[in-house]
Amino acid sequence: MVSIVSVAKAAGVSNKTVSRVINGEPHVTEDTRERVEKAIRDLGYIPNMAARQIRSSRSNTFGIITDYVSTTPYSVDIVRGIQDWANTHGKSILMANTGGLPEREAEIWKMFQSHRIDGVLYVTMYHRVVDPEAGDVSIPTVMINCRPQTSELLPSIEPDDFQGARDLTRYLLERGHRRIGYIRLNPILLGAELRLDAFRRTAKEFGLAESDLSIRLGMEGPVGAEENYVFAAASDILQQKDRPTAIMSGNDEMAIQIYIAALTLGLRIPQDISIVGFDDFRTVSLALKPELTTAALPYYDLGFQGAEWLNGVISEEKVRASRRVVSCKLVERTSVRAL
Amino acid sequence: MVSIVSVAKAAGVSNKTVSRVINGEPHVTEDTRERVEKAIRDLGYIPNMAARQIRSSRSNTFGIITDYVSTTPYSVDIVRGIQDWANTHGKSILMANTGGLPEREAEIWKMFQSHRIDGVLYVTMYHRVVDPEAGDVSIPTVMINCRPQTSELLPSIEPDDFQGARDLTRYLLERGHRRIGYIRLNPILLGAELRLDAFRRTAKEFGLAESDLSIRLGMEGPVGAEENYVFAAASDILQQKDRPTAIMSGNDEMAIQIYIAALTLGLRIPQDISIVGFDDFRTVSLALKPELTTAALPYYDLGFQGAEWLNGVISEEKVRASRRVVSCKLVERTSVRAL
DNA sequence: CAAGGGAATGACAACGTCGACAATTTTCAT
DNA sequence: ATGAAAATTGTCGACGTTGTCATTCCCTTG
Repeated sequence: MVSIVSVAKAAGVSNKTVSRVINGEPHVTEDTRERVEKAIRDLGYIPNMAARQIRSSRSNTFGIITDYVSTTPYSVDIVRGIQDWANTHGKSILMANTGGLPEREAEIWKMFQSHRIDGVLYVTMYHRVVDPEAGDVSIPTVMINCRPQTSELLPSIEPDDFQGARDLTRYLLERGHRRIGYIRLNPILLGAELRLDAFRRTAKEFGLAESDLSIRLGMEGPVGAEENYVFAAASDILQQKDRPTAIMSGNDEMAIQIYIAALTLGLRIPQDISIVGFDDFRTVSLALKPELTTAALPYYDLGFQGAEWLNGVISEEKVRASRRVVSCKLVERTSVRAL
Repeated sequence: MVSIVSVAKAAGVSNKTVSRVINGEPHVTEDTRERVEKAIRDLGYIPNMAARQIRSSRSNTFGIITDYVSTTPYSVDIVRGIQDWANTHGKSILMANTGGLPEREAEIWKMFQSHRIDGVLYVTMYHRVVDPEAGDVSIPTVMINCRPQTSELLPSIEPDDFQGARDLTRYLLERGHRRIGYIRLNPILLGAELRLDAFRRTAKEFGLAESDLSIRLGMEGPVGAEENYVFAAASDILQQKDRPTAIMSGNDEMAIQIYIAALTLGLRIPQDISIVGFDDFRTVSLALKPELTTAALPYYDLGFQGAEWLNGVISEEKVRASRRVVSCKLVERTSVRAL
């Protein structure tokens, strides 16, 4: 492999001078700079990060730990956000996946340490509470889409499920809906309670009674193998004597079944029943016809801002453990009718 | 940071001996081995990959280049497959995303080289034909879910779209369907032609005439911003006088709209119309009711086998450029009725 | 008990890079 | 022209690891 030494030889200068050129340091004549750059181009020299890292004990690499990359295609945008930040700031990304196994997680932390990672982004694919198996390890870490169990040990950045659900509920209420159905997310997910709570409170603020709300559980059980009641729950809600004029779905995916239930009963969307989702999982929200009005989870921003924050934590050295929240933007499409 | 030297000092041996213990080399007394291992544990020593790499010029790291991690949540399982293989074989994964920009791709290849990556997995999120911007670079590479434009320059591993579509078509034919609709994928995708071709041929083999097939284009245009005709196309097919008894969808996502079109017309699934998808994109295929019969893209295996193959290529040094194909398994659920 | 052989251990250099410092050349005011 | 400051370039060592080769020690065999 071509190293700084071969370049130096080719350019007829010392290797230190080559180093200076590479790192854009001052005190190099324009003439020598050009000669060195030519040699670099001719030889196809590319700096060796490993060697740099040994010298500087900085790897310029971030690690990403995810729980399940698979099973859930939702939050890939988090990773994209991280990558975009990393790319524009000359950082590399080392990536690993626990598959939900704690022993694997421990291995991954070791692997990260052996690469002398500068920092870790701990990403979960569902908004939830977790405890990184970091334990003894003290690498700067930012949690994305989740927050630590044990108090505020680590900085975390999360979507504002409450605000998103509040905005959606208001959106329905402002359009005159006064009887509203709600299909709940799997209670395991942190978003489940936040969204339901926002729905309930906002409805109450607008003067609706609990009896105006038809709330049903849509799913429960371990993630990836949950019991699914959505279709039955939606059918049930829609066959009530005083049928709601709108249904709010715990997320977009469940909205598929609500659509099917409504159509099966001969109801038209949105003429007979309005529906809103949550997440803006576009594979679904755009495939549904009419297209689904929903609140977009800010996954990309979570990733991008998370990476930026981690970078700050690394350079500042002071781990200001705190919690940030990114808002969910309401995406208006055509699944809701104004009464 | 604690290094091999500190361990040696703590254990009262030379650093070479520590190295021997770490790498499981022979010629170490059980006694000293234990002493060294104790020191390692006490000090929390973790080998420095960068230093190893400098000595050995092997990084034990694979790079993954993807085009769009985002926009398409489909093929994340490829990444999971790769990670699982890597994890069980002590390799690390450096990951980057081109976002479809050639200039970014060039940067990424440089970044990979600067980390002295052992090999690259070039992954596309859609099954398609591409040309890696590797150009001058000569890192061992395996292409996953795509194949090279210019002849057989690189090894590639792809799903067998043809076989999957053939099996699905047979499945319908064997259940007595003789008039079948087909909604075509975006022609940009490699799978589009393969699947349609398999459908046509298999139908012909079973004696169906071209007039028994209602083939419509479902989508076209650039990926991520395509025109979507699926709902209209499905409605059209379903309103023909001699309505097909089954519709085959280019993929699962488009099947959502076919369901909605059918239900909107008051047709029951599968009693009045049978539907099959393709991909087994479970967020959709399991959310649809009745659940969707489909052919599963072998994404996980593509990733796992691709990583394994790359490892072979790296150690053998001979780049046997060839093309491998992994079959798509038919997943029978309840969206098809036997006539 | 001497000689030979193998096992256990260590000393040292080198991988590629860059910081500290030294040496050399250029520039500029006097 | 002269000395001093500034700019340019170079030398050397260290980062953590392991391959090569040398050294020490113990055991076997005649």
